[in-house]
Amino acid sequence: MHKHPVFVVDDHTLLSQAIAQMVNTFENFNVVTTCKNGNDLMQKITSKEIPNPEVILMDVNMPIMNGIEATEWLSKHHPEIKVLALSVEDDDSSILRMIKAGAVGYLLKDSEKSVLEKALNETIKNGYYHTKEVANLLVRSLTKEESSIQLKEKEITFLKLACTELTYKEIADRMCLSPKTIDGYRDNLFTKLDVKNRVGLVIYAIKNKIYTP
Amino acid sequence: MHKHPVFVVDDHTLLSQAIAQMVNTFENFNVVTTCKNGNDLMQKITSKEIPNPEVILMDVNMPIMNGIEATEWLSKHHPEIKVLALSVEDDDSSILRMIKAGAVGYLLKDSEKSVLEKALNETIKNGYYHTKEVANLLVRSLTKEESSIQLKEKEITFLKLACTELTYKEIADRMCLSPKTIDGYRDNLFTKLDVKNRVGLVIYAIKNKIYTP
DNA sequence: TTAGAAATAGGGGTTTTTCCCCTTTTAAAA
DNA sequence: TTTTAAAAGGGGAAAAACCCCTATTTCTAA
Repeated sequence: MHKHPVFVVDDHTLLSQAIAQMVNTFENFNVVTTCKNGNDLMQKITSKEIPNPEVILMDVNMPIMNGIEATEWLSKHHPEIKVLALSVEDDDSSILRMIKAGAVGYLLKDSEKSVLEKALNETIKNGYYHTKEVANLLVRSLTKEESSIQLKEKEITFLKLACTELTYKEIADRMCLSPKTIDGYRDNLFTKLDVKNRVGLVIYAIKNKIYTP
Repeated sequence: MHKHPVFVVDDHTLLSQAIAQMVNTFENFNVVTTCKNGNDLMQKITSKEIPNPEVILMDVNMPIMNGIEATEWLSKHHPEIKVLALSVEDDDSSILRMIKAGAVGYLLKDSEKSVLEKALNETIKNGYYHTKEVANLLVRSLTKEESSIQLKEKEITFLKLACTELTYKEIADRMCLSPKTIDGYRDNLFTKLDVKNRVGLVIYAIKNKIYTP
């Protein structure tokens, strides 16, 4: 019987190997290879040395090229490959971003083995796998916030620098802008992000992975 | 041939199941059970319904009762059980704390399958498994800093509040102290932690897991 | 036992940074 | 051509940072 080819993408070698071994015990699936990050995956897909997978089990958080970027690339260049997100994160923004990037399902790492098998089978059969939890989340996100806050490139640069011990004056120097312009960015972000002071900016940046300590 | 009984402790069910399955393919080992956290482990050990393991593969970060607490408990009540820490964290403090708690080895989740097998075998044979990396780290921690900065209870309370949008005046209120005393704490921490301003305090607190955003 | 650290608590005051409300200029977009 | 946006800036108030100072208490070592 034909086994559906699967890739496992996770920066933690031991985990990707273990997951791969587990998937190989499933009747209908066969792990062709594991990848350490998005870049690694891109290379393996483009090199054509190994057959492309039907499904990719993709970790969200990876160094170099994360799951979201990798999924975006796949949606663009290989829309026929289904991406199943596999993550420890159950926070709304991670799930939303993966779904937006084109993932056909979202699976938490504290699921049962049987759930993984079911998710893989449903992805092959229906083209997607969605739990009630993710469905509920999507409804919530659409009704409550519409679209999450969109930051401009310079605002992100500023936000990253605001997470250091530099004074605003020094940040202005770094960004080659007048301190008064920085004043504007700051005040603008205060209202936009609904925070009161610089500590608020720092916490926001870290929560939203704009800055990683 | 006798197989050494192993427990796998990790809050991510899928990962602990996958790791367990992998360990079961090793010649000399047999996973008796998996646990979702330290509490779960404690119950299984004390209930005596299943034979105690020789080795426990222990995740560091878990809700309810983390790997460090669980290892401390084991060192106290079942020193004959060897704990191998298995973590994504490669930061110094996590490793140090696990070793101090009584772990006989530290393994990163991005190791190879063969490394895990080797670590398990060496733990049985020698009673420990230490890589050069961990050894180097321990030497560094002893020579460089002696003991990492020791914060007092009140300093920690202050530091946590400094990570919020509260002003120092409000922090003083919360701690039932004069703003001037808070001034003292702040200035003291500036020199102690070698930071220049409040952002420095926030970043320090987050890096050292005193505050979690 | 007593002098002297060391930790805790606080006072007063100066300088710098931060914050908030404004306006103007310039450039791009509709 | 009007509208929008980014960039730059003025004035002023509040907050934070940094300075030097004193008075307890507690512990410790001469």
